[in-house]
Amino acid sequence: MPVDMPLEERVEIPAMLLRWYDRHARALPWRSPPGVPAPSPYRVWLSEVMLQQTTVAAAWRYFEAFTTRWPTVEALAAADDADMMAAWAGLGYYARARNMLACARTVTRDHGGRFPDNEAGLRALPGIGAYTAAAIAAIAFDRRAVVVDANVERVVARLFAVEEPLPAAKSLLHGFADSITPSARAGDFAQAMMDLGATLCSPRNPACALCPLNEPCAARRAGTPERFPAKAAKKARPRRFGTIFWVEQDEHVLLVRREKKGLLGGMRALPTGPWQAETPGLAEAPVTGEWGIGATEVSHVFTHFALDLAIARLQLEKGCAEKLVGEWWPIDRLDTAGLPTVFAKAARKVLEDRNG
DNA sequence: GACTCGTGGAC
DNA sequence: TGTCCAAGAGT
Repeated sequence: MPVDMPLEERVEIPAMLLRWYDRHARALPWRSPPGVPAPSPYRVWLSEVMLQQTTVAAAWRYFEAFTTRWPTVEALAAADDADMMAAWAGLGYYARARNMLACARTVTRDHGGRFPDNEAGLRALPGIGAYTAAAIAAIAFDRRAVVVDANVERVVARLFAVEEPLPAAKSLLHGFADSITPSARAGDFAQAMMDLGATLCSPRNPACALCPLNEPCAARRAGTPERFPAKAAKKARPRRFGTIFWVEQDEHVLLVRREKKGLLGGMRALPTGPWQAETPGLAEAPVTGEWGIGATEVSHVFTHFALDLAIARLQLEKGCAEKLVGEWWPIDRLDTAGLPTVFAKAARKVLEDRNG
């Protein structure tokens, strides 16, 4: 148990933070104001999954779209897989969408449409890890839970001036977070910590002068709050090369469904060959023919590699009955296909080429 | 523990 | 332009 900060100072932290939260809580579509009953567990769960490794600004319109189209967990459980994946397109980390559907169906089928009201029960559901289980338990069910995301890690690392670098420091930071987590107003406290980290206690230029916890904060006292949390060095991001195949016939383009698992798993996509260290040319083209590889190219950066894609184009004769695996999608409605961003970028490039 | 897994905004 | 970063989970 951490002991660096005197107990009498530590016990004041929740009240100091909640007073600040009562005045400065952000208004968000998945949140009730401080003191107002929480939104439904369904909405809390939906928002928490969408917000995993994702900014509030990016998740915002997806949350509105999902809750409008699927207002309840039963409605989402009944959704068509392809429709749901298409609705998620652009938000990234597509395993979240697959797990979200599985979770909705489990809750509907095995739990009578009600989310478990405790951390252990939530943690057993697909797509719900330690953070999300704690967050839902606290926010939706007002249970005391130690809610630790990247914001909380940063706030706590600064409060206690933790020198140990992430990710090794995770268990230590969890212990510090536990030591300041109150039993009352569990949901407000968790959200207050995250709001503080997202607004004042930011990674680069923390606004310590405005911070409700600046007095007990060890990092501020040391004069270098931005130094915390320390992080282990990252490894370089490799570059890979590939080819996108744009096959066109009678104002339709060929789309495929990517394999269930792995990168962009389960998503509708343009056909591609392998992504590798050297350019693969026309390897694994969906059909043999007079492919044109022009200057058209798309660059895209994923978390663990950067990708340069050449675009090969082929026009098939109208009525020519090529048997290709996939769907012929109307080109003027390609925006409704639910393509991940990398393919949406490629399509935009081709259409710019074509029309202008 | 170490990898994999997206995207867009800030600086 | 490159780097960092975000309400992490699954393997």
